[in-house]
Amino acid sequence: MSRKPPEEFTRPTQVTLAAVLQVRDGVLQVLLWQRARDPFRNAWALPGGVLAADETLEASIRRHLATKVDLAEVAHLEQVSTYGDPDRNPVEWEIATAYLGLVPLGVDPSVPKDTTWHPVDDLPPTGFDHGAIIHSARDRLRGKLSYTNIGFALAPATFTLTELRDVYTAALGYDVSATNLKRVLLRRGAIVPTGGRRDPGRAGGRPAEEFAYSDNALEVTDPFATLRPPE
Amino acid sequence: MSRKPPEEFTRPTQVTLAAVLQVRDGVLQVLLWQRARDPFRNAWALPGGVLAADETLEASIRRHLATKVDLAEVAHLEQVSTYGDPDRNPVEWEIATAYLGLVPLGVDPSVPKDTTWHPVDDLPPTGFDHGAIIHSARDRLRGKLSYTNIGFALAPATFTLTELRDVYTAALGYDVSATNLKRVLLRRGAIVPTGGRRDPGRAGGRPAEEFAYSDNALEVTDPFATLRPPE
DNA sequence: ACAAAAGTGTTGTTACTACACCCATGG
DNA sequence: CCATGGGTGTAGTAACAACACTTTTGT
Repeated sequence: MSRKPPEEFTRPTQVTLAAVLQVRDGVLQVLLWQRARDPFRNAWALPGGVLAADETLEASIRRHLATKVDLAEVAHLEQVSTYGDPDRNPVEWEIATAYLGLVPLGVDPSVPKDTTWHPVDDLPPTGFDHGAIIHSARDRLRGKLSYTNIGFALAPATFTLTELRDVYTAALGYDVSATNLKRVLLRRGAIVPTGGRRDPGRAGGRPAEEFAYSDNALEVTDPFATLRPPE
Repeated sequence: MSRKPPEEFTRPTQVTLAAVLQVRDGVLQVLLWQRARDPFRNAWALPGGVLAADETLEASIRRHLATKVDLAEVAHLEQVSTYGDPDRNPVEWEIATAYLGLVPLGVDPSVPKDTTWHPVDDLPPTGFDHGAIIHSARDRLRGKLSYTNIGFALAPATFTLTELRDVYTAALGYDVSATNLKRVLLRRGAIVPTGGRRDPGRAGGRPAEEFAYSDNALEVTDPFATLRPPE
């Protein structure tokens, strides 16, 4: 059915990939599938695939993810970078545009058997340049946690501040104070109290206030940290 | 010599483009060339071209720029985004990876006759999605001026603070105070005094101190504006 | 002496961190 | 009534903007 194209028409294969990140078990993890074939047989790789002729890059990665993870669960998706080193794929000239995807805490999308979550800071052997892609996606997330409302895509729909603090701690990789996190996000208007409360556990304790992100699309909440325009 | 490939082998053309920005006449400008052929005949477009089989994306855009502008003058080059909308090129399926390039104040690279500089905030009619690409490159630059030393790529090798202030003002599009700019950049260690002075003009005035950027590669000088790690 | 250009001193503000203290609940 | 977990109050600090003031030159 398919023949090899003559050499004079050689062009790179264009693929889209996604580093889908989620906080699980208190750790930031990435969704990977284990390759069954060479190259990189048995190594782990990012989900994605070849771009179709009539789709945008974002539509492509959404389509490929839909075959692995329930699309509705990806709360945020953004392009990170494009990798085009001619040696990045040893068997074929391939250009990959990588996306960062985020899944909220607590949802557990059904994934195929060869696909599982792995801690971003303790990856198994990865194929191609996917290890570097994962780390740059993680870095993009970490940066945006500081100056945008991107937490909405990692947190559940409603949450207590302790829960949100744990999400930030896992994603950033260092301790965050719930007290100060609350004040920062409230001042910026990124989160709002829902009015609800959460019952304490059986050990007792004051019931926690319930919060939600005020917006479920990416917004820059802390613009112009410095050199800001005169008013 | 060249035949059309059979439909079953159709793949997008991969091109690289660059929005090369420079402060000229006190205004941030971008290097564009005027198309002589359809599509978008007579419209202005970003320099760039098709990716070759054995080169990286960055090597590709450097090669294409070298045919238009003296390569050594590009003080900084970074990938911004990849554009893959199937309709972005009306005659061919084409994917473009866009770079931001910066040229220091004062150099005047020799460019072909069909290529000239245009104010970023007052563009002529542009082809494809190049207008959007230019604006996102400009926004990337504006953001990084606040939290990195990226000014090194817009400023001349040595400069007075008034000169640097003018560069920042042109790039950011709003007034910047030389007094405070100096303190911000000195505190961060981004600039250092060279020890030299500049003679005042014929109108008199105190001679200006001469400064230089301490590093000519991109560095994040103001990390973790907020939510910073505990020490 | 005076205008021009550059640099310094000083004050006020904002946004944050750290930490002590207070509140509400279950047992 | 006390342990537990959540929330508030408050002081200290760093980074910055605004602006008055001083310094150094040419005419």
